[in-house]
Amino acid sequence: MSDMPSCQFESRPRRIVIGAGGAQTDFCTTCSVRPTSVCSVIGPDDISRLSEAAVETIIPPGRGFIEEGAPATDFFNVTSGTVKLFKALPDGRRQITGFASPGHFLGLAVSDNYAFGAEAVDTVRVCRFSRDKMADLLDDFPKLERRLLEEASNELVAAQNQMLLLGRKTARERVASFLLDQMHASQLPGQENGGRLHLPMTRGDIADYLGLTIETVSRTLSWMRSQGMIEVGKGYAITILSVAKLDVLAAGNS
Amino acid sequence: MSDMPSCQFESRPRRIVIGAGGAQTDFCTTCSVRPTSVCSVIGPDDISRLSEAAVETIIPPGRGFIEEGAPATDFFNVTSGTVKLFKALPDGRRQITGFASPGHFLGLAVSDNYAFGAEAVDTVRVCRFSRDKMADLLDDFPKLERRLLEEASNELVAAQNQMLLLGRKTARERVASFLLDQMHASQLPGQENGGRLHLPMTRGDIADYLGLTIETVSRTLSWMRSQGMIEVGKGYAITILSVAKLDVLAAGNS
DNA sequence: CGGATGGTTTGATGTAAATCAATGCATTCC
DNA sequence: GGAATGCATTGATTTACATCAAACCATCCG
Repeated sequence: MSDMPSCQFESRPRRIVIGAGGAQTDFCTTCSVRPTSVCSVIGPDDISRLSEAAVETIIPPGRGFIEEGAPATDFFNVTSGTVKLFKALPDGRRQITGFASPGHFLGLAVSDNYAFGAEAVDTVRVCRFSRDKMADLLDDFPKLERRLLEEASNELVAAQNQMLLLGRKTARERVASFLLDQMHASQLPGQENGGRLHLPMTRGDIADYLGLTIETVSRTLSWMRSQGMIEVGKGYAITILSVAKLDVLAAGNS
Repeated sequence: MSDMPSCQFESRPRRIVIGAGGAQTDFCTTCSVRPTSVCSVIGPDDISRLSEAAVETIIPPGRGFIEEGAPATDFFNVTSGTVKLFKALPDGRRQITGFASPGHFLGLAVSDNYAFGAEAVDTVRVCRFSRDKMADLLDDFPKLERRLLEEASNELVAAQNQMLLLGRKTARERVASFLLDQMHASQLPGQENGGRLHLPMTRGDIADYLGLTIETVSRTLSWMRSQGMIEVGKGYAITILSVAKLDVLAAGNS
């Protein structure tokens, strides 16, 4: 990943180069981006207000920071790393409902309690807002509200895709869909990376995301390797050798 | 269901009694509710603008009115009846991602194409807006935007619950969760109905919603009946005899 | 170094739900 | 009335995936 920050308040995060030795004081703590001429939502005068409202937090891998059912006091914006969102049943069964990457907002819920838990997959940086101040923020920054609505709509589409996957796809189709999604998510616009992926999550996370077991995920990846679709490297590396074959699988020709 | 209309622009639809013989001209075509003193979003002067923007449409049972992948020209608000939203795979497998009842908005997607299909379960009335005019509407009625964000957030929570159901629950747990959800949805505030439900959808719809087959849904309902949990009546009637037993099941003690 | 630890892979077996196959039972329509 | 149609139910059989079990293989750390 590049260390160039992106502005979360723009509808499509725009990447900018930060001049070497540029003064840090003018940066928006919410999105780590210099607001002037880049971020159309906030102007220079607003920086201090947003800075007051947001607290930047670093979360180590594996640490949970939202507990399902706990009072929803805060509202988060992910600025780096990957977060897993999940729901659990009393007996321990888990469903990961999504992975949040930089730019995503967490804790939109209308309810007074979080409807899901959140845990850092790798090292994560978030900006934390008090939900009390959220209403005021929305009133003051109408474009933020538009941005949140857009984000929620996109998540809804993703959730619908995931429901189709969980309800009707076979194990092979699920894993193929997952790999393709990860590929698309990792491809920054106008940038190819030869199908090489660095998945930050464990097999267990993938299993909990796809509604499968660890063993089935592992077996399916092995099968895909045997079919020449992918290459499974050390650690969390996977290389996609044939997007076409995975496409056929993911579309439902199991 | 009562035939008292509810205002969709309020965060919690408020039921009002419409005086006998009241003039129809002052009613908001969007939500079929007299705007004055009831609907805080629109005032009397705004009625004509909204009326121009919205077209009321009646859709017969089984008729589809949103096709997955088609250009997203319109935006809908359901005013009566039940709509099923679904996604399909090329080979015909279907996943119903949700049922939309009066008050729900459809077609929020940011994309230019619908991400899902929609079909009337029973007779449905919707108000249709052109998506071109949506941006203007949002600019003019900020509270509508807040309302949409709230709706999207609620749908997101529902989607997360459904992912847990589809990914990790057993057939019995799924059916139990579904029946309880339907019960809660049908219970208007402060109104008990002795557990009697009139499900508008077929077994096939329920199966496609729960990621099961028709046979499994039918068998599971029969099993629940044998356990004294429910009573299966003629047509689409089901009576819940023991909420407690269903609760235990739905929570994951399969 | 060597044992512990945490994740991954692979194999053998079990089972919940799908599939295949009748039958039942309304409603509609000639 | 009775054939046709469209769900729903119930039974017999199959199967995809879960479960149980055992290696395997890094990395960490005393």
